[in-house]
Amino acid sequence: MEKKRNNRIHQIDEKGRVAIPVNLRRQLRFGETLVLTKGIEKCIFVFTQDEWEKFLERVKDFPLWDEEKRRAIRYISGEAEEVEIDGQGRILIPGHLLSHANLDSSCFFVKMPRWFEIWNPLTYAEIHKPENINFREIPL
Amino acid sequence: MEKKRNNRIHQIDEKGRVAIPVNLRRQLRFGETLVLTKGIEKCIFVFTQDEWEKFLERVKDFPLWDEEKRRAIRYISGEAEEVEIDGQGRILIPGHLLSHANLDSSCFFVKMPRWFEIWNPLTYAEIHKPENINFREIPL
DNA sequence: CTTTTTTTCTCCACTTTTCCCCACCTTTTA
DNA sequence: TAAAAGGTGGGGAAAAGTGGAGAAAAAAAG
Repeated sequence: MEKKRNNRIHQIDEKGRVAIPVNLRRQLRFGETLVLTKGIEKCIFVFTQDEWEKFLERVKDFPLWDEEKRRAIRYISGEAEEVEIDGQGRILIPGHLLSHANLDSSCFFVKMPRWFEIWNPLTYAEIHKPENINFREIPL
Repeated sequence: MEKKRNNRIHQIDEKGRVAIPVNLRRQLRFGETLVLTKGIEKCIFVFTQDEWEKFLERVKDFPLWDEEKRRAIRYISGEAEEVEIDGQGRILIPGHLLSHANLDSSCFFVKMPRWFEIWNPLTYAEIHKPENINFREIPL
């Protein structure tokens, strides 16, 4: 029986709340607001307010009459939600993002350069088997 | 077990009223008038009065002898309606906009840079599947 | 014009969701 | 091994969302 010392997998309770792992939480300022948005794959992107605003700044002047760009902007930012971290270090994940990421009772936290991600643990494992990854051009 | 905690999907009642989600409503000033207009896709664009006037300002000097531009302006602004937010945070959606966006009993709210949008949830989901979106130029 | 009918507006009541606690168990740290 | 910190669950008050009744206003009919 697998010991459950895995600080990246956390439980999502009935109310949709999940505790952010301490090691990620330590990278946040106290009381910081986070922005949750639809990930490009079946996951949730979690930005700090600062990073999110940098992104918005970058797309500020995109021409929204262009259908492709408009839809892409809408995909990324249209369903974004600001959430506060509660007294127990938890966030409340909105229902529409839970269902996008196919999340139910537990989730997996992943660190990325400018944000972190919340995945269904099974979906994540499936996609990120080493034999499924192409490392060409990764400048190690 | 799918719970229906989805704060972006709201019910449209018999009278055509719908509550604006709090997180969007918080971005509005109290008692603010909104401008609803025909969206470029099958949706309704919702501007604050201010943003709407900025838009009108930008198209003020468009050459209306140009048929393409004349029709585009007419499309966007010709059927616009001002609506007030009622005591319960709801707006009344005019019938011609309901039918343009193919709305019946429920709708989905989407945030865009200078306005927000009201969609039929099914229409929205259909168009915004990740495989239908071109993310190439999104500077994440 | 007045009366009747329809539509719109305003308010009230009920249900669901969110927010803010506290309690408790587990894991890490000293 | 004890103390502190992290993670999980739940109760209850407050806020958000929803439906409907009745008043007011507008439109239609006589």
